[in-house]
Amino acid sequence: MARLQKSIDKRTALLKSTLGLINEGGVQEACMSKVAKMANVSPATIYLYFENKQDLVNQLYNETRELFSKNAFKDFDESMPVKKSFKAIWYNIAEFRLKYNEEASFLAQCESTPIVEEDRCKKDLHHLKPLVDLWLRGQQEGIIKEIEPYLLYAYTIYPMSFVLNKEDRKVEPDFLEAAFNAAWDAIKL
Amino acid sequence: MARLQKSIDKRTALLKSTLGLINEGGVQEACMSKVAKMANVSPATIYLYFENKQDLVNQLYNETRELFSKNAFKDFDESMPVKKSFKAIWYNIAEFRLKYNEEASFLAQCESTPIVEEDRCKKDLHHLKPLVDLWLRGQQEGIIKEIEPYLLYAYTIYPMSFVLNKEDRKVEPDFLEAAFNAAWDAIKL
Amino acid sequence: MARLQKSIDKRTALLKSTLGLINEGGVQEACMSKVAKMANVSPATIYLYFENKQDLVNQLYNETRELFSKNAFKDFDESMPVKKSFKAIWYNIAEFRLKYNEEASFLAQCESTPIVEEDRCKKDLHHLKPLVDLWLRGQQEGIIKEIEPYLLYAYTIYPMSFVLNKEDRKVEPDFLEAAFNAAWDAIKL
Amino acid sequence: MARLQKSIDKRTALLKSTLGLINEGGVQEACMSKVAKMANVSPATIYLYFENKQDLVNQLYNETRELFSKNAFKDFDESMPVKKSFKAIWYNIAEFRLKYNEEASFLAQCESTPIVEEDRCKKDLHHLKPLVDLWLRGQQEGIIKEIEPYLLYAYTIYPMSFVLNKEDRKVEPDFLEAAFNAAWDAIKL
DNA sequence: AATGAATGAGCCTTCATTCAT
DNA sequence: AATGAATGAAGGCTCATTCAT
Repeated sequence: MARLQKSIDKRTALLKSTLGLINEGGVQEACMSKVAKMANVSPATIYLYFENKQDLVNQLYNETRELFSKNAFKDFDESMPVKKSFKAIWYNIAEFRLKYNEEASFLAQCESTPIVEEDRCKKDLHHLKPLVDLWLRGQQEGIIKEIEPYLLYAYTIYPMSFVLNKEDRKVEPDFLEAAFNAAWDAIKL
Repeated sequence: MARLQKSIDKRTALLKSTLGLINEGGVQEACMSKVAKMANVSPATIYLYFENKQDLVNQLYNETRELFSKNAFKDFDESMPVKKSFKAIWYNIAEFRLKYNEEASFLAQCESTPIVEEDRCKKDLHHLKPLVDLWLRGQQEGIIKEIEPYLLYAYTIYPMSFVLNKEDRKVEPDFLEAAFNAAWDAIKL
Repeated sequence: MARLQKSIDKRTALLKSTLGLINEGGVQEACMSKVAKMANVSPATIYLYFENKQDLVNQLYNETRELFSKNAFKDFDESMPVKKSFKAIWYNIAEFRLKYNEEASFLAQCESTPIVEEDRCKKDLHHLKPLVDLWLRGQQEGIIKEIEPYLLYAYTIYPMSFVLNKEDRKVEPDFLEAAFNAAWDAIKL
Repeated sequence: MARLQKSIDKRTALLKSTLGLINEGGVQEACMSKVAKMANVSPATIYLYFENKQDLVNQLYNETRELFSKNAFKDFDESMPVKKSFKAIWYNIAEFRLKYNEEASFLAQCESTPIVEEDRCKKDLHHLKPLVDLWLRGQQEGIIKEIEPYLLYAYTIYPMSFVLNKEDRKVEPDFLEAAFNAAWDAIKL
């Protein structure tokens, strides 16, 4: 039990170190020895948990994206009205960006940089399925513009990675509300 | 004259090579020897034109951003009405993203990755001064929402780097129009 | 009893794994973890039976050579005539090379490679004492050339490691006979 | 000119270092840093002349074998009688083994160890073509036993790698003659 | 101005070995 | 007796940079 826990902790520490280092200086700065040292572990130990560097980064990416999705659709309720539901998701994601600052900017970096080996296309919005479905419903109800999800995403969710990524910014409720309104106005009919 | 031209050509070839390699595989993939080989030049020659790798990347970034600005404000006319002027700029940028595909995705990569040493903050919109001024005028005229330029940018220009970055996508006029409308709706009063 | 047997089995399995791996790819390919995995054992377990890698290889060498000797002088009878006795030994060794293919090519590898720490000189023929004595008798009887055992070995036994080492070769009785005749002709008076 | 010579020298020094180290302790002992240091060169320099370690070893093997062949068939004259010609070749090879002690024992090591990537089978005697042809002629003339070249080689040339490989042995003409006689007796009709 | 050769530092990874259980 | 986890040291290799020409 204690044994297993210790292993899990080490794995987590390694992922965390990688996350931090990549955020600071890109993949090239996250060398195995630094990752190891930061996690208080020998370089060789990394290879007990990950096949190689690419695998380490890939797993970090996958788990981070899962964390993202989990947060995005927290308390998701299909029966709610479209706008309300959308607003909830939007705020969830905003909250994620603020709460998991490091994870969020790592994801942003992955989206525009070839650091992750992507099996499925990065931009197919697969990880946002419920949101895409919601938009579809909104379009059927005549509330949301008849444009492809791709665009809807680009004008509602994507801007957040820019707006909220700043470390120094203190985000006020007003600011968030303004941002949400812009998003909603961009896609509402 | 021919001498000088040859030098300029070499410098340009080096920048172009770097651009291509970084786009393909990130900074780490753009090693000096590859850059040199791709530009039909000896590795040592790079150091006649650039201080070191970082300088090479920095100059590439600066010049690419200048190219961006130049294109964004092509035929810019302060006397035009706000919306028309904004639309012109927006389409200019879209055109840039499509015409200079490589340059554009490089810029996108720079925006979310620490590959460029940034003296001035990346996100101060300094390179978009005329657009910011235009927005200000729009706000004074009561046409545009009273939110900070930062947000205006996030919901009008920034999404393009997502929407138009896809290599495979064939962009139809309809699509562009829909995208512009979303942008405008997001910020108009 | 069962306890002890299990231990012996493990030790044997480890030696066998080492043998196989070294034959396939040389000493460098026989790393402790592979040896362990192949023997269905933890790497740490190896060190219960052997001091270190060198010791493992040494013991493998010694035991293999003992196996060789045991086979070479199977049914050895001092009272038989020289040529008959020599022929018997020669065929014993040939049989060993064919039956214990792996062991034989491992021994061959040891003979020309510094993988074993040799206390006694590899080439002193110490493990072939009875054969050397037989040759001596043959020389006293005027049947065998008056040249040193070293040479006698080189032209009778040593060639077998070349001739019979081929995995794919199907050895016919004719072939064996021809080989033996060559050996005998080389040293007979 | 001096430039080119210096390059060739370095390459040669690297091959020589590799040869020495492999002879002393097998391939595993010939690590790139040792090879480099022994050749008074930086580890990175090796990669200017060789693709990787395997390539280094392969090239060493190929060139050494060429050296062997060149020496073996020095002053080769097809018109000479079979036995005389064979004797000349045999002595050439013996001379090679004595003169190029290191090269010879390296070749011996290669013959029984998987350190070289072999496209053609190691044992097809391709590098001894003239000798094989000579044997054929000898068989047609009824001088040499009707056995395959493989066996002829095993009982005439192969034993030398055992007999003459010893560093400490001082080889007397008598010894050489005895060895040659054994070889000839083994295969003559 | 231009270069090919050269390199030291450093990176990813492996391995023989040990230790806590 | 047995092990899986852990590791320091080392190995092969790459890269940004320099130097002699």
